[in-house]
Amino acid sequence: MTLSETQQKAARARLCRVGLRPTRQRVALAGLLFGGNDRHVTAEQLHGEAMARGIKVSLATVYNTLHQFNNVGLLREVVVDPSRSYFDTNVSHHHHFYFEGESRLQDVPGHEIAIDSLPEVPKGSEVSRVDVIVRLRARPGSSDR
Amino acid sequence: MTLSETQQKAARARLCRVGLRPTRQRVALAGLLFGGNDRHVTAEQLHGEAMARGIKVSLATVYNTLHQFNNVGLLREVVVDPSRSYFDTNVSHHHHFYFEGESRLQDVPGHEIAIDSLPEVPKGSEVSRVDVIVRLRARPGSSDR
DNA sequence: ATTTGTGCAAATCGTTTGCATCTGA
DNA sequence: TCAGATGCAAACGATTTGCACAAAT
Repeated sequence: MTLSETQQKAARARLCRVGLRPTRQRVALAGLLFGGNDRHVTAEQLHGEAMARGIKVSLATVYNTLHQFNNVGLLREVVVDPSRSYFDTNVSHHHHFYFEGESRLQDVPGHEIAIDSLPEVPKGSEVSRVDVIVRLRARPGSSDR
Repeated sequence: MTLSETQQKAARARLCRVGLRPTRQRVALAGLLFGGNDRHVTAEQLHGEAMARGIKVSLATVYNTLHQFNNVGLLREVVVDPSRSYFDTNVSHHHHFYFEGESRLQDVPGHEIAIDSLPEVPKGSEVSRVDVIVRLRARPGSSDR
C-alpha cells in the first residue's frame, strides 16, 4: 500500500522546512523514514522497501537522498560497519548498541551513557560529536534469550 | 633502509606467540607496525610504506595480514570512516579522536574518558567492546593553532 | 612432503558520477 | 521557463577471492 495523505503532508512540510524540494521520490522516502518509529536503514534496505511499496526510485537517488537528508540534519549517519553505511532517523542526542552478529543497531538514549571527563581537545579543534558504540555479541550458552 | 636485526627477532617472536607462521612478509609488516610508536594505518598506507622500504609485498597480502593480525589481537580495527578501514597498533583500552577534515586518528587513553552508567545490555548479549569516538573539526577562525 | 602463505589479476560490492531527460516552482 | 532532480549505466575505490606457484615446517 502507499503512504497516507497525512504522512505525505508531514513529509512535504518536513522537506520544505529544511529547504529541499518536495519531489515525488523525496516525499515518498521521507514518508517511509519518518512515518513511524525511529529506524536505522542502509541505502539498499530503503530502496528495497520503496520498491516493495511500489514507489519508483532508483538506487542512485536513494543514495543521494540519504546524503541530502543527512546534510540537512534529518538523518544521522552512523559508522559502525566498514562495509555498509547506516542512517538513523533519530537525530537527537543518543548512542548505539551494535549487534555484531546480526549487523543490527539499537538506540541507547543519550542520558543512559554519561561521559564524565572528556580529555582535553587538541588546539585548533572543537568537538563535532561524540559517538559511543557498545558492540555486543551473543552471549555464549544462550539461545538468544 | 631495511629493518634491524633486533626488530626482526621481536617481530618473529610476536608472530610465533600468536600462532602465525613468521613468513618474510609477515615479519616485515610486523616490524613496520610494531617497531616504534603506536600507529593507525590503512592497508594502502602500510603497503606504500613497505614498498618505500623495498619490502616486496602485494596489497592483497597486506590486507590478509592486517586481518590476521586483527584476529589474533595484535591489531585493532577502528571504524570511523565509511570509506576506509584503520588498524590501530595500540590494542590496550583506549578511545579515539578523529580529525574529520584530515581523516586522522589520535589515541585517547582509556582512563581519560570515564563512562559511568552503561545502559542495561539486552538479554542474551554481552558487551564485546565499547568504542568512543570524539569527532573533531577545525575550529573556525583558527589557522590550526 | 605436506601444509600454509603469497602474488597476481579478476571479481565483488557498496557507492558515486556523468549526462540526457524529466519535473516542480 | 529553467534550475534543480532523477535514472541509468558506466566508473570507482576499497576490499576479497581463485588459483598457480613458492616457502615454511
